[in-house]
Amino acid sequence: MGVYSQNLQKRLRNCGLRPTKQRLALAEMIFSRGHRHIAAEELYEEAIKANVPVSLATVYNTLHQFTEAKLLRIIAVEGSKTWFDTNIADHHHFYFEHESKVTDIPENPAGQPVITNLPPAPEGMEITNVDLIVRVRPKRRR
Amino acid sequence: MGVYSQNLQKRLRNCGLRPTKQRLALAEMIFSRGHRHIAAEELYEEAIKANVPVSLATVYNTLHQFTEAKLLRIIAVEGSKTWFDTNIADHHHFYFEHESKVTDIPENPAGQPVITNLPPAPEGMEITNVDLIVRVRPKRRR
DNA sequence: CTGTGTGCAAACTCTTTGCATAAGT
DNA sequence: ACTTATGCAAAGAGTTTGCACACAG
Repeated sequence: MGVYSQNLQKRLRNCGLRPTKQRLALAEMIFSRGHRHIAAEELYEEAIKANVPVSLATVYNTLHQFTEAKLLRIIAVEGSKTWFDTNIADHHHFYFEHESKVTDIPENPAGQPVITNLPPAPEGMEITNVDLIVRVRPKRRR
Repeated sequence: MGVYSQNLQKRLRNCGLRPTKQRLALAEMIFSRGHRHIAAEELYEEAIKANVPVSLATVYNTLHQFTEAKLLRIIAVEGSKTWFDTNIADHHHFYFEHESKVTDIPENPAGQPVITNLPPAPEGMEITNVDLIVRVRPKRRR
């Protein structure tokens, strides 16, 4: 077990999560490959291929626990699947309507989108994060 | 049948949609009461209560057809239900995570949020619209 | 008439749940 | 030991589909 896994162990413990085999393995898959967009079914299949013994239910549990712990965030798109993002900093997405696909908005000459004049959170609430979705579709008329 | 319904008829025809009983009735419920956030199941029940003979499948069809026709837009939130918004102008939403509820961001002293530096649409794509979701949750720790 | 639209029920997809078993501390 | 996590299979919610019948133009 390398240094990397030891860090993951600490990271999970700090969140009050026991570093079980499954959670460690999933954490490694999720966090050791740069930023990703992940859906449960996907991650499950990836785990199976990598011979990580885990059930789909546990994958769901884990993704939600990581989200609670702010290791992940959910991306606001309305498709049937729930997408989790390993990049928890405020950043934004393109949503391709015709294929229900999400990508980060890439750096462009003018930089990233900027949101000003954000409203205060409603009474008694705190802002978790801010999602900007730019919905796009192919140009030609149907 | 009042002037209002006649306008609806025209509106549907302009979109290439035959003004059937069901579509007219649903259109009236959707568009004659100010801006709303609507989910299929909701609208269906409302219709039943109002003695509009319509099936759930038709409600789904209709909502999607109206969305295609840009009479409605889908709100980007990740809950299990799909929410349609009768306000198709760019405007923004609070998303209450703990209850999967969506509200418009109200006018505030500083005005509405402003987004600058929007990226160009990817090659061959056009921007359908821009959704800003401010995700909030109750303040106290769990 | 002719082409669309509608209704019903079944099918589908994604996600959650309940409970017995296993693993972590 | 004691608590928490996991796995399985079943249930659940929301949505879509296929096809016969009905309605609009």
